Parts: sequence; structure tokens; C-alpha cells
Amino acid sequence: MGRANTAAAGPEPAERHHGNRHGRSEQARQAVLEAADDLLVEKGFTGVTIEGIAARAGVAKQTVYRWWKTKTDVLLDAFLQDAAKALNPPDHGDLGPDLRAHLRQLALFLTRSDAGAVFKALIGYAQHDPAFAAALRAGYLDEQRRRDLLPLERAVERGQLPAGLDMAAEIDQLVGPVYHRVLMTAEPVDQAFTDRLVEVFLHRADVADAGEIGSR
Amino acid sequence: MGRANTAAAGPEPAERHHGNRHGRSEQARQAVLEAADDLLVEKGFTGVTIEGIAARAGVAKQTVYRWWKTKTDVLLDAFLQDAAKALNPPDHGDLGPDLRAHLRQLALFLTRSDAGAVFKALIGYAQHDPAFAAALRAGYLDEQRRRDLLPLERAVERGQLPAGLDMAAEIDQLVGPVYHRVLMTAEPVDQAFTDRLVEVFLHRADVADAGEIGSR
Amino acid sequence: MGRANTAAAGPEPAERHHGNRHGRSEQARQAVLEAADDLLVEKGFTGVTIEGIAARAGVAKQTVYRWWKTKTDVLLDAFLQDAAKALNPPDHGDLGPDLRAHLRQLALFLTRSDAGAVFKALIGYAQHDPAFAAALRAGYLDEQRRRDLLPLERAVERGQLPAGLDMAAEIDQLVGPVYHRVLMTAEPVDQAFTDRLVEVFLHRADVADAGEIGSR
Amino acid sequence: MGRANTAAAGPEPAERHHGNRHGRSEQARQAVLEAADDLLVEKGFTGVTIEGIAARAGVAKQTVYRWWKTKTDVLLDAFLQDAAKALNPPDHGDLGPDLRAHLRQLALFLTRSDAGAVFKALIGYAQHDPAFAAALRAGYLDEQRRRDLLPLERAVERGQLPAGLDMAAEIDQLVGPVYHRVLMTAEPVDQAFTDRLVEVFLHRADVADAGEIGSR
DNA sequence: CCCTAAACGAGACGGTACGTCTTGTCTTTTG
DNA sequence: CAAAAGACAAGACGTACCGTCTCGTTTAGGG
Repeated sequence: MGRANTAAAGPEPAERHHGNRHGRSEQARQAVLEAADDLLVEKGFTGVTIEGIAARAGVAKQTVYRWWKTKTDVLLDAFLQDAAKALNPPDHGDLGPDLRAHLRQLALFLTRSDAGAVFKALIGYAQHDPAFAAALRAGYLDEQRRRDLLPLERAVERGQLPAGLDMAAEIDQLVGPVYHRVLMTAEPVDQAFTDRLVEVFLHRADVADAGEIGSR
Repeated sequence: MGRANTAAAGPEPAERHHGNRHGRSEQARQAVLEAADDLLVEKGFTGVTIEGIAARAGVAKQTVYRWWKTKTDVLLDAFLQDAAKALNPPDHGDLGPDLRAHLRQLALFLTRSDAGAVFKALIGYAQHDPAFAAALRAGYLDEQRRRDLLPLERAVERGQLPAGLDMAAEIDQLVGPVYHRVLMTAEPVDQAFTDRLVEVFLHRADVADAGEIGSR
Repeated sequence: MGRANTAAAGPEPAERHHGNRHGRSEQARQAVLEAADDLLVEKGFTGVTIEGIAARAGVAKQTVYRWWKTKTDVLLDAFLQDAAKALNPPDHGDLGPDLRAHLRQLALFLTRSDAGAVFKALIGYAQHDPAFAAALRAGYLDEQRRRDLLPLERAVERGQLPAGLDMAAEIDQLVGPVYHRVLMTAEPVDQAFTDRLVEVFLHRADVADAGEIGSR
Repeated sequence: MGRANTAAAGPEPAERHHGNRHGRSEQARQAVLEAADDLLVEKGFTGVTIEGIAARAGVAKQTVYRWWKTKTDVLLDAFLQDAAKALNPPDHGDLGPDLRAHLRQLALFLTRSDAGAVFKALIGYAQHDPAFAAALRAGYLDEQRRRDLLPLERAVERGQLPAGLDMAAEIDQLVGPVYHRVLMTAEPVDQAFTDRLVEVFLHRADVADAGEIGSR
């Protein structure tokens, strides 16, 4: 989805004009992505229309349709461009601080940032469109899941956690409750909440050292 | 939102025709709700339109607008009607079996039933419309959260769990991971997954008996 | 072509709401027809667009599309409404004055009036669209031809012309040269020109009295 | 209008240059003109598009725009190229046969030939665009009118017709009815019709010899 | 047993946005 | 330096729904 999002992901420096002679206008591309972002923040998901994006970007409608299939493709492209780097978990060399910082960062991203607003809108739309859901996962969620796992993997390497954990399941128990509050209950996701999730996990992992959890 | 959804919750038999003389047509109401449900399952959320609902229900557009403000109001009404009773946790008199059955039921509801499909669509739309999100919470999620808490409360009454738990947080750690898989990762939510969530919780709670968790 | 043009031809006073309940808006209909006329005069045939008609008429595009298939249908309807009565030949009881007045009136209509401008545009478009050409003939030209014939028929009744004339061919020789100048050469079509056409015809007809023309 | 149509009229013999380098590509020019002609015959005037012409000619759009301003310019150029010679009246040394042959030829050209179809399309468009109408007259109609006059002029030289005739008006009475049937009534223009026009004219001219018509 | 007032079906209306199409301009590369 | 390729701004096309409205019909009390 989004024929052009390779440009968002990679560099491809001197690769242009194949059959074509001068390729697309980077200026138009940027204007469209910014317009889409702005409109979402200002008027909400419903207020984003391709017509509105084109008008705000000073671009012809056809130029939007040439490179993106739907408004959600534009939003995804915009989101990937300015939010991909946002959620790298830090590396303090210690599992506890790493997880606490990462969950806190995730909560702030989801509840406070513009990119988080776009993200929530896209998650919402993904519930209505399986093809887009797949694109969202391929373009962002899978990679984010890999980033979520990093603290655990580093802890395993350090010997802080036992090998043989079902990492995916463990991560679900850490980030799942955060998403649950954000997407469903609208309760605040404060530091006390995220810290407590980490505490429970660490406590359980300590016990695992003694042999119980790894054996499941 | 949804002026008419009291009718969905209760029977109110002999309460009708005040200023009016014969009240609304129950036949039309049912036809609309069924049409909305059918359309959602057949053509997805985007394929549901008030125009389409009216046509499929054999009803005038105005009749829909007379009783519901938006298509999501119709869908919510339909959902409340045929899914309200679905998720009552059983009472085996034992916490473990209660939780295992309840989480399993929740997972099946979300991933297998038609009502679950409607529910996911509504959750998705709620990300785009805060007012609707509030209505969805008021109409369903709050009540469901109360049902989710029942097994824990009964366990406390039985002395199986200590008093003083932060129940909301505990429940988030049980249902959060399930919603996370359903709404975000599209990984299967099989019985092994839900059972494991319960196991972890019970293990933690056992330790709490010895005093650690309650002290937070 | 144009489902509504019966209204242009006849009165049909108390005939409304059959399958429908309150029928179409006469106000909208008039606004559309006037807008189309105005646009043609102001900006030419190419400058007439359905979008422009709707905007100028203060009407939704769909309202235009509901009742007319194309912009030329609108223009034809408009033309039929305000020009049908324009070209009735007078009846002086004498063939010469009748024909002179009628041809003069035709020339003025074609070269001076707004309706004539619309008519020329429609004739032009008819060259590009045989179906529309047929509609134009059915809606106007056939009837106009009947009116053109009236002076000759009255003259035959009066005995001023012999019976047995090929009336269609005679009329072609009177009006043909006028249309030729208007549509092709752009030479002025002044009274001298039209009067001369009549003179030639009358001269020929006089001789015909002596037997020559009727014998063809 | 039509910057390039000298090329249609004149020879420019040994001036060729493969694809590029200096000067325009005669190959591209021919391809464009043929494509325009073909499209008009296949899909009608509306179906002719600069975009379509370029595609069908295997030529870039810009190449069309470089040499012609509008699609009607292309069609006019194409028409002038392959139809200019078509309507030269013959010279039998006798007015009657000359006129009969010429009118018959005109009728056939208009109703039967591909070039006639293009011509009718251009006449139609000329009703919508005065500038193009002028170009069409300058490029074709004026010259054709001169050809139409030839039989009469030769007859005057031969003494078969009196000098002092209003030749333009006379010709209008001969060709006007033909165009009238072709452009407006869609009645057949068979030989009986054209022969009769000539007969009437000759009859009138004979009488004119006796003095009446010349005196007007 | 009408009388009355609502709810109803039907559907026209003014609108907004859709996604497509063509126009005429432009920029770049190739031969 | 013309021609091929094709991106671009502009704007009309015809369609689908939106939410509002006005009709005329249906229906079930209350007078």
C-alpha cells in the first residue's frame, strides 16, 4: 500500500528516471504529507480528505492519486516518515531502567504527541480495513515489536534473563495493558501505571531464575 | 448519542404514546438494526451507509434519521441489543477456572463472532470520534469492565485473594494483552495464550498472599 | 432526451405527484434553464458546463443530473421553452408579405436574438451527435418546418398557388440560403437578401401558374 | 490558427530530417494528421482528443502542442490536406451540365465521404468558436466559394448568362438548400433534388435574359 | 366513529467528496 | 534542438451519500 513509501524507508540516492525522465516532485510529496498531518491534527480523521489535502498542499488532486491510493496511505506514509525513529528503547545496561523508560516513552507517544494521534487514527482505521491493517503492520508494527523486544534480548545476552522465554508473550503483557488503556478505557496512563507493569514483570522474572517460568 | 437505545436495554412494555398516539414502529426498528448488522458483516464498516441501511431495511431514510443520529449510533444500538449478554463470566466458585473461561470467552467473542466484528468496528471508529468513544464506554465498556471484575471480587469475598488489590490494574494485565493481539498484532489468541495469562496472574497472586503485592 | 421537456411544450396544470409525492421543484428547473441560457450568451458553448450551470443556478449538481442527461439537453430544454413561439409566420392574407415577414423574422432570430445564439450552438453540436440531432429535429426543427410551410399552404387554399407543389423543396429554396449565410459564410443577411429570395420565388410561382413548375 | 498549415498547402520537397536534429519531423506530422482523421471517423468529434491523437500517432503530447493549438486545428489541417482538391467543378462548356455535376459532387462529398464527415464536424465546431470559424473560412470556405462561382463566371464569359448578376446571391440559392438538408433536416439529397435546383435556376436565368432579374 | 397527530414510505433538494479524465505547461533525457 | 516520456496544476466529469425537507398515506389512540 502506498507505492512510494520506499522513499520514506530508505535513501536510494542516485536512483531516478527509469522509463520516466525526471521522476516525481519531492516538493509536492513533502507538501502532501505535511498537509495530511496538519489536517488530521486540526480536524480529525474524518476531516482529512484527499480533496482537502490537495488544496492545503497546493497540489492537484491527481498528483495525490498518482502516488497514493487512499487518504490512509498518505497518512501512513506521513506517519512513517516523521515517527519511525521515535520509539527506540534506551540501553542502560540494566533491564529494569530500560523497560521503565521504554514503556513511559510509549505511553507519552500515544497520549501526547501529534504522531501518536496519527497513529491512533491509523490503528482505528485498520479495524475497518484488513488490507490496510496488514500494511500498517508491515510498515510499522512489526518493526516496533522488534524494538520492543530489544531490552529483553539484551537482558538475555547479559544473563539477566533466562534463555527460552516466549518473548512475544512476555512483551504482550507489558505493552498490552498500555494499549488497552489508550485505545479502550481512556484512563490515564501515568508513570505509576507503567512502572508497576515493569515491577510485576521483574518480580516474575526473578522467580523464573529459580526455574519456574522458563519451564512452561 | 442514540436517543432510542434505552429501548435496547429494557422492555418498557406499557410505556408509549404520550404526545404521540402510537409510538414508533418496532418492526422498522428491528429491520434497521438487522440491516446495519448484515451490511457490516457483508461489506465492512465503510460499506455501511444510512442510505444503504434504509434501502436494505425497506424503510425511508428519514425513519433512520428520526431515531438515530449516525450510522455508528445504529451499529451501537444493534451491538448492544444482540451482544450485551454474551460476556458474563461464569461462577465456578474458584478463581482459576473462572478467569480461564472468561478470557477464553472474550477471545472467542472478539475473533469469531459477528457481534465481535461489529465491536471491533466500533472500537476502531471510536479512535476517530471522542464523543462516540464516550458513548461506547458508557453503553458497553464500563459495564463490561464491571463484568470483568466479578471473578476477582468474588475471589476476594471468598478469601482467595487479599483485599486492597488495585483491581483495575490487575484486570488490565489480564485483558490488555488479549485486546492487544486482536486490535494490533493479528496473532492468534488461542487457549494456550489466555491460559498462560491466568497462570501468571495466579502465580503472582499466590506470592501476594505472602504480602509483597498488596504492599505496593 | 430530457425527461422534462413536456413541461416546455404544454401547460399540464394540475398534474403533479404521481409515484413521487411532491414532484420536482419548478423553481430549480427555471433557475437551471436560465443559468444555461445566460452562460451560453456570456461564455459561449464551451463555457457552459453542468458544474457552472448548477453553481450559477444555486442548485446542486445532482439536481441537474436528475432531470437532464447532458448540458445540451439543458440548453435544448431552455431553447424550446423561450423560443418555440418566436417564429410563427404572420397571416396577411397575401403570400408575398407573409413570406417577406417570415424570412426577415427568421434572419433576425438567427443573427440578433439570444435564443438564436443558443440555436446556432445546438445546430453546431448536432453535427457531432446524431442522437442529439434527432432530438433537436423532433423537438424543434420539424415543428418549425411546419410553421415555415404555413404561408405556402394558406396560399394554396386561397388559390394563390397551384396545388401539387413539392412544398418541402420550395421551402428549402427559401430558407436554405438564409441558413447557409448564417452557418457558413457569415455574410450579412439583410432585408434586401431575404426580400430577393421571396421575389425570385414569387416570380417562379407566377410562371408556374402558366403550367411549367407543376409539371415537373 | 494552425501555425503549420502552409506545409499542407505547399510542397517543401527535399526537406526531411529523420527523427530529430533541425526542423520538424514530417513523419510525426503525418502520423498526427492521420490519427486525428481516424479518430474522428471511429469515435466522432467528441472522441477526438489531443491526448488520444498523440497516443494513436505514437507521438508525445508536446509534439502535438508544439505545432497545433487545438484539436480542431489538427482536424482542419488534416482536412485541408486530403480534401482540398475534391470539389473543383468540371468544365463542359455548358452551364447546365456544369452546375448539375457540381451540385451532385457537393452532395456526395457532404453525405458520403470521410472528408465530408470531418468537414461537417468542423462546420459544427465553427458555430461554437468564431475564431475557428474565421480560420475555416480563410482556409477553405472562401476558396470553395470561388470554385462554386466558376461555372457561372464561365457562363458569363461565354455569354450564356448576362453580366451584372449578384453572383453571391445566385450561388446561395444553389448551394444553400443543399447545406440546409445536410446540416439541418437530414433529408436525403439525391440527384433529383440537386437537378431540380439547377433547373429552377436555369429557368430563372432564361427569363433574366429577357430583362427581369438583372434589373432588380 | 370520526378526529387528530405521530410515524411512515418516498424521494427531491443543496451539498461535499469521491475517483477519473483531459487540458495545456513544465522539465528532463536521448539521439 | 526536436522529440519522447511523463509529472504537474487546474478543473469538469458523473456518482454516491450526506442530512434536511416536503409530500401524501397509514394507523391508533381520545373526544
